[in-house]
Amino acid sequence: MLHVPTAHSTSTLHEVARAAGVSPSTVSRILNGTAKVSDDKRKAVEAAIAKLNYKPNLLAQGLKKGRGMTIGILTQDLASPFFANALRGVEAALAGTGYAPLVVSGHWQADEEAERVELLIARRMDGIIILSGCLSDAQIDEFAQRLPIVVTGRPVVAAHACNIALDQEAGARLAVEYLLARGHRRIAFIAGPPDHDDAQARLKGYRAVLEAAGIAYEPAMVAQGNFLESGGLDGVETLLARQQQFSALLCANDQTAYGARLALYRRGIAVPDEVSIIGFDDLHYSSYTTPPLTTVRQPVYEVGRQAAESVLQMLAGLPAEPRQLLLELVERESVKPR
Amino acid sequence: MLHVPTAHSTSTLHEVARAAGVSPSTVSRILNGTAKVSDDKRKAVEAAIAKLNYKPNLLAQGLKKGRGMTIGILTQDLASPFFANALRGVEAALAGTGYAPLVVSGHWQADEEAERVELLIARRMDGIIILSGCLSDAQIDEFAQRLPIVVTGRPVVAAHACNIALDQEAGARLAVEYLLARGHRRIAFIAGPPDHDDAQARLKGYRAVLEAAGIAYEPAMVAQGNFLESGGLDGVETLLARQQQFSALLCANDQTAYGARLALYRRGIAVPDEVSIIGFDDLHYSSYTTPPLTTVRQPVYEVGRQAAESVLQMLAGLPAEPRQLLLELVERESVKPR
DNA sequence: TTGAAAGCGTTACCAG
DNA sequence: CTGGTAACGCTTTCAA
Repeated sequence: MLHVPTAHSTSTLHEVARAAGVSPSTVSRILNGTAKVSDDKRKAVEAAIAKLNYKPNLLAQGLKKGRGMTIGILTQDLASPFFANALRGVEAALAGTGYAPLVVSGHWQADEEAERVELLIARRMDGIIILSGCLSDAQIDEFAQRLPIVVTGRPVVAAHACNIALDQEAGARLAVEYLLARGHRRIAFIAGPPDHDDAQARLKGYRAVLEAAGIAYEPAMVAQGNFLESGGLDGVETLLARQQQFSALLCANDQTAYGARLALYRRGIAVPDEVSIIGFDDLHYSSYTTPPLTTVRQPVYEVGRQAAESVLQMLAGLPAEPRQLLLELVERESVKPR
Repeated sequence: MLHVPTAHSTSTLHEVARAAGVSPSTVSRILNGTAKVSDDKRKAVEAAIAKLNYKPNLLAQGLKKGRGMTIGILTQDLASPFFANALRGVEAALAGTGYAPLVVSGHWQADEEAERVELLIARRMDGIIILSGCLSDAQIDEFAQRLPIVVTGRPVVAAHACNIALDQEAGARLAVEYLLARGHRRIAFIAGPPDHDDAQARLKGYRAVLEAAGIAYEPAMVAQGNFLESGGLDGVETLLARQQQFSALLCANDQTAYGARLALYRRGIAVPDEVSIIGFDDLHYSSYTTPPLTTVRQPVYEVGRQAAESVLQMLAGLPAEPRQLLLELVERESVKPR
């Protein structure tokens, strides 16, 4: 069956008014509860609305009222489970407030991100939430002068933007300390992309704890990853090729850990009996790897929720305070004391 | 540092016109390339635009032009990797067309879905893509009378809606045939939610192939799952508690397979040596499970892409033909011949 | 080539 | 309580 192009109809408030024999103003009043309207007129209008299947045009409403009750969200990857959780948090916080979330994605590219934000502004979002990304502080500050903006996952120094930050370095420290406490001394690390702030912070945390414990930092013990499974896979191979001995392996994120775990599996190296693994993020799937992955949990859902609350607050004219959320280690079964 | 509520400015086309000493019409013409404008005026306008940092108000534009260059997408779960892929497909197809995707989610609840679609309509989407969901055919047909609609992942019988379907039953057949061909005779199944069409279709396919091969269908060999990991976990326990012998296990989806695989791991049952597993969906992670999961791939990205292309086509006034995409088996390492 | 004016669908401010 | 009217920011005739 072919789809037949259909004539798609749309009724307006005017038509409703005419059908009900009242003025447009009256219809608007009934719709918004702005003023008292006599019962018979209300009935007539309601009947007309039902008959014409009338729905207010939110575009016109937004134009008139100056705000469209929409919060724009810039994510980096619609398919990333990490951002997806933040989105859910935003969605949850927005539910019931009358504000609808509008999601666009920037794919970790400053120019695309800027373009998307411009798009959101052009659509007259009431506020914007930026989930991480590569925009410079200056760019963000410039946007923030135009409308309320909340940035998450990075420490932004923009006078007008609010932000919800996560202490990545502290997270990495947690992981290494956990390993140290369990007797591991040779701890390898598969890092994230060198140009990614979070990746750098995690590497820094790893190194700091090691040195504080009197263990020399060995560059040969860190392999370059890319935050993807492929990086974990290659990372393990690199480490092995370098003949490094390690009883534990810290991965820059969970996806890296999945790849690393697979590489170890292929090599016949038992986890956690021969090497322990710790990931970073706590993606949903990490509870179901074999063995379930011990990892550093990022409260992403919470970040999304609080970001949304902050915009809402700014929208209400209240000052919103930047916050920093804590990461925590979730203990599962991929680490064994040695 | 506290966020100081900021006065957020917005300049209009009128102001640009005034600053440049021309009429609003002229500015509009320059912006849209609608007509020839003398060079000096153009320069003046461009300067004014830059100085005022003017951005056109898409709300007003949409109101005037009757279309907002936006495609609404109803997904079921922003955090589901399955839908995320479809979203990426839509995004890809829309890139560069001038249409922007607006995503909302319905959480598998008919009433919420309907509400969200109404929201999209109220915002005057040019077209809507519905990714699966629980809306009745009648509801969809009603929406489709109001604007171009494409539904994916289900066979919709609505006169005005176009749809991109997937043959779930055939997918399940593929999997069972594959197992049969490798010598498996005792094939257990962890089913999806009984009220879910796809789940039913897969169960039907499983049963059909078994019977065609002369193997009696045994209800005791199918456990009730829920499309989530927890269902896979419980499913294996149920099967084991029933003292069922099976050399292969088909799971209604990959998430179920992850749970099942973990249950087997806990029980010390080797995969694929003692039992083979096949999943359904081919989520990203399935390449990284240990062992990597053999599964039935659903071309979700492609579904998203084609859905977007279909709306675009309908928007252009062309008829869009419903399509049915094929599932395919992707062979990895979780099945072993016996 | 340019400007004036009408109008997209709403809301809000007036009178009455 | 109700209707007329202006305005939101933009595009698009229609004249000039």
